[in-house]
This record gives sequence, structure tokens and C-alpha cells, in this order.
Amino acid sequence: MPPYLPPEAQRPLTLRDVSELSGVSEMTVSRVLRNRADVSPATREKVLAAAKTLGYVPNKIAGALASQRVNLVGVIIPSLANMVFPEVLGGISAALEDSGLQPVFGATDYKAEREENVIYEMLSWRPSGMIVAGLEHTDAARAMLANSGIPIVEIMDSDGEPIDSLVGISHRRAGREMAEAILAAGYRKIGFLGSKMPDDHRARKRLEGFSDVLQAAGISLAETEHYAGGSSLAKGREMTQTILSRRPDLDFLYYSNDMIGAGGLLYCLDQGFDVPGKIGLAGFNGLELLEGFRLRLATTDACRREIGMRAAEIVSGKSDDGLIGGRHIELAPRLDFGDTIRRA
Amino acid sequence: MPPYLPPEAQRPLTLRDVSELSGVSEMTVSRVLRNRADVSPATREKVLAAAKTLGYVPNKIAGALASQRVNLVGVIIPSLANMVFPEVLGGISAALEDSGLQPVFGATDYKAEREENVIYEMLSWRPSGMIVAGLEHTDAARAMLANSGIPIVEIMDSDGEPIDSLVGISHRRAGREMAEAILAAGYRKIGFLGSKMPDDHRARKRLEGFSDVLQAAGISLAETEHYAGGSSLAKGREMTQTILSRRPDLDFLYYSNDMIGAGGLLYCLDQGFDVPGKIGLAGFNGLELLEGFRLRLATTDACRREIGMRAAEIVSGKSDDGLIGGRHIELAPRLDFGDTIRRA
DNA sequence: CTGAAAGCGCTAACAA
DNA sequence: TTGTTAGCGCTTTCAG
Repeated sequence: MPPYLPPEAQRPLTLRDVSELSGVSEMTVSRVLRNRADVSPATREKVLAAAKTLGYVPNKIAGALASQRVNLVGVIIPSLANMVFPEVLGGISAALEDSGLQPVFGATDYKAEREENVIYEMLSWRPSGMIVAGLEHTDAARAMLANSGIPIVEIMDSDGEPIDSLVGISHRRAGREMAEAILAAGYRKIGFLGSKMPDDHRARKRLEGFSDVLQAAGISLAETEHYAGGSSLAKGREMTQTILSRRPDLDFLYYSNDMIGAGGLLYCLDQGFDVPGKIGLAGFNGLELLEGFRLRLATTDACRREIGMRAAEIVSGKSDDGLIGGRHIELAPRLDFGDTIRRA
Repeated sequence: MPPYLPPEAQRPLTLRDVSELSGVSEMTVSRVLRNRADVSPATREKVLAAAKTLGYVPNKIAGALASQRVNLVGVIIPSLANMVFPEVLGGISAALEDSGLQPVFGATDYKAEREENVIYEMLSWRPSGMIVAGLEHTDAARAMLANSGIPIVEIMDSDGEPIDSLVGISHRRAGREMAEAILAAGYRKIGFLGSKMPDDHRARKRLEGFSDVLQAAGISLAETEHYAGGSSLAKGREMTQTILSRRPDLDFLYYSNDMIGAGGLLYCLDQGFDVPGKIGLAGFNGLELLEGFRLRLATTDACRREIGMRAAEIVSGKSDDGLIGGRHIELAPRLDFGDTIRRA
């Protein structure tokens, strides 16, 4: 990229410029700009005035190198397109608000190799901590994180061994509890609709827990329907039509997320099916975005915002007990029956 | 925050460590790690092996300071919660893919003061370019951007004067075109439902364009309903009920976004209203997420992904003509009648 | 309260 | 192809 010269190009301003204009040493200027207390009000005024007239913006790169301190927290998630993650990020941002730390996001597209790369890039900026979605990483990624010397918090999932700290829910348990609720309500011919992504470990674990309970009850999944690509109402609608045309006798549909579940619900309502009498439905996530349908879809709330907040608290050293590393927080997923599982 | 010491705490590795282990000068190690061509295959091997066994992660802070080059592009948007922005980010990421540049995101919560702050923080990391949503900024923010010496691209909106480059659509025009379509279809008692946020300038401009056309036709907005907070189907449903209970004679509802528009659509369908015969509806954005409803909501596509891509191309110097600064790209918003505006 | 000196870890520029 | 030297712009440390 050629050097970019806007109308009035100038060399970037440095502390020295502010120092000269204000007639105060660079060191003192630096103190003022960092809000350190040991500066006389008079000098402070002079310096601030000079900085303002020049439009000086400090160079954090130099500052970070000199102080060996970086007020950044790396946050690594699979995708921004999946509405689940923006909520986690919201929690992180909120909790980091006045910690002096700033989150920096990176997305992996659910690809382990890409994740390794993003982690490497992030660590090369020497952040104060890292928050990473999921427990499954390449060996190299685990090693980098483990050796980074900063707090690492793995989030969203608690089924596995964390590198350092962990904040999440058990997706196996979420799957089990949903299966138990469904069986208790009397449904027996159960279908599953979910993504094909082999790297969506959390969806996989939910299905495992779900299947375990069915099996223990002597039942197996009657039918399965997979899809590729992003989730949408349209996709859920279409998959539901497909699976029901193959197996019209199904009496329950468990979706791997609320978005396709809601699409399925729309389909069932449009078809005039008796929900939840003849057929029940459930999703996963507790997307409040989707409230507003005639019937509320049964779901499991994944505590997304709380997960983000707790993780951020650990990274910023604000968690209850003052410890920073090695914390293990498992939140309880809350099952919400909504209107699409019949009551016993 | 106390220094964090994980099980095997160690001082961070430096080039020097790799240099010593491989028996090659720091400078040459640096060359290998930056993939520069002028290194013999033999040395390259040695160095890479040493770096790998140590688990060395370069320090980009030092690198950036020395080279005066930062491969980061700052991206500033109002909110991640509004699904519109993740799509823009997707476009940016895609276009930046193999440019060697990495996007870094910041959110402003639609607050000008917060935006100023985020811009300041970002600029202090000396990014290679900035992409900022909207044309309205505080004077200080404009000044900082203008004096930064890097390419600045303002996106989403083309109704105003950019600091440097611009990629967006005219929201006034989008509003006007929708009004024209609605009038042409014969609707006359028109209500508007939108957010209260005074800082959502783009929604404001759409409404202005919309009202202008109505006025020119001798019609004025029959009723208005405002809300605060995030958009959701539930909110749209509720607002629709409210506005219609006040003015049951309305024959068209124009929503400031698709999410509340879709909520309104659900309400109307549940009530058994004749859509689009008796009452028409339209939103804004072209959220494909919402396709899958029985009727497709009329909307205007805001070209979000394309905006992101074009902006990223400008920043990375990849745009057609080789110029970097001062570009002005206005995309044409595409009106989609869907199923909720009756055909003439 | 203020200033001077040293150096953070890396790379540009030049020399060998 | 490789090495040496001199900073990048700031903060730490210590002296005044």
C-alpha cells in the first residue's frame, strides 16, 4: 500500500511536539496524559491545552512497548453471524466497561485451523488476557495459550478440561434435560434437526446427551435432518417440511438452535398442526429476539450474557475471590417449556 | 491487576531466544519470521525449527513500532446487537481476507460521545485505515480522523459530506422511494413506527425522505409510534397493536426496520387482517434472516455486505482505479415489494 | 513535583 | 545471504 497523503499530510505528532508547545518535558507531558496524580495543576493545564490544540493522539504502540502493558483482551468466537455470540460479546463489553481493558474480537468460522491462526495473531499483540469460545483447539493453539503467561478463559462449554479457567454450561446436560422433559411429556417418535458442521462441538454434545437419555429409555431417534450453512427461519421451515414428509408420524422435533426451531414452528402453525398436542417442538439458546410468535418455542437458555460477564470478570481480576487463574464456573442451563411442549 | 503467574510462568520469549537456539543473528531470524525471500533455505529451516520448539510468538508491538506499520483496520459501528452490522463486518472481513490487514471492531451504542472515545482509542494504535459507520460525528472526532493521515471510509449513509471516502446508500432516497411505491399502490392513511433514538441518523433521514414525498402529495403521516431499546419481534407486535388501537383506520404501516416490521406482520396475520389488501406493511434492511414467514415483508435492501466489501477495498488500496482517498460510492437501495404491498 | 537517561523488542538501512 | 547499528515513541527508574 502506497503511503497515503490526505490534503494536509503531516508526520504524526509525538509527545515531543506537545512538550515543545507547552514548554514542559516529555516526561511530564506523559504523566499528564496518563492522568497521574503527581503533576501540579498549573502544568497539567498547560499540557492539556497544548495537546488539544495540536490534536495529539498518543501512540499506544510505543506506550505498550515501554510499559510492557497492553489494555486489550482478545476474544475469539466462531462467528458474528450467529446471533448467539454478539450477546456474549455484549456481556464481555459490559463487564469490562470500567476495568481499563478493551475487548478485541476475532472470528474463526468454526474452523480449528483458522482459530489457531487467529489466536497466534492475537497473542502477538500481547493482550492482558484471552477469552476463547469452546474447549476444542488444535494442540498448537492449546500450547500457545497455555504458555502465554496471561489469563485464559474458555467459555460456553463445560464438558471438558480447560487450559486455565472456564465459564460455561454443560451441553450434554442441556441435551439430557430436554430429552427427559420431552419423554415426561409423553412424546415418543422424536426427530432431530441440526447442522452438519462437524466442528460445532457444542451442538454435537447436546445431541449426545439427548440421545443418551432416549436410549436409556429404550427409544432411539426416529429421524434426523441435517443442513449446511447459516441458520434461518426459511431453512428451519424447509427442513421441517422435509423431515415430516419422510416421517409424518413424528410427534416431536428437537432443533439444534432457536432460529431453525422457530422456522419449524412457523411451518407447523401455517399447516394448522396441533402444537403441542399432536407435535411438540424445542430449540436451543433462548433467543429473546424470537419472542413475539403466537406460540413461544420451548428452548434452553444458554446464559450467554452471563457467561460473557463472568469470563470478563475473571480476565480483569474482578471475580469474587481475587484469584485469577484456574477458575471453573459451570452455569445451569434453564429449560423453558414455552408453549410447544405439552404439560403433563 | 496483579501479574498473572500460571503454573510455569516464564518471561516472554524474544527474537534473541530464537537467535541463540538457532545460532543465527536476530536480524536473520526476523527475516525468516516475516517470510522474506532473501534467506537461504538451510538457515530458514534452522530458524523455523528453533521458533517452533520454543513456541515463539512474535511481538507485534515492537514490530509495529520499529516498522511504523500496523496491519490493523479500525471498524466502528453503533452496535453488534443490531443484526445489520454483523453483515457489514462480514463483508469487511471477506474483502480484507488476503490483504494482510486485520479488522478490529469497536461499538459506540449510538452515542456520539462514546464514538469519539472509541475513535481516539483506535487511532492511538495507529491503524492502517478506519471504517466508520455514519457521517455524523463530534467535531473532535472529525478532526482526529481528518488529521490521522490514514484512509478513512464512512459507510452506510451517503446523505452528507464525508471526511475522506464514503460508501453507502441514500437513506432519504430509500424513504422517498418507499413512499412513492406506497402511494402508487393506493394507500393513503399511513403510520410510521420507529425508534426514539435521536442518534439513529439513518432512520431519521429515511423518515424525512418518506415524509417529503407524502407532503408533496398532500398527505401527512396519520400517526406515529416510537419505542426505545432494541428491536424485536415482540416489540413490533406490541407497537402495532398500540398504533392500530389508536387509529384503526390506518391502511399502511412503515417500520424503521425489518425486525419490528416482521413483528407487526405476525400480529396482523394472527389477527386475520387482510394483508396487503386492507393494510400494507414495509420495513427496512432486507434481513434475509426473516424470510420464512408466510408473507414476505416489503423492505428496502441496504446492501450491507457490499458496503462492507467496497469500504474494505478502499482501505486496502484494492479499489479499481488505484486511488485511495476521496472516493464517493453511492449504492442504489433496492426496494423489494415482497407480499405486503398490494400490486397496482 | 519535574527532568535525564536508559531501554522495551523489533526492523530499516546499510555494510560486509 | 548475513550481520551491525541505530532508532521507532514512549515509560521506567532514579536523581534533583
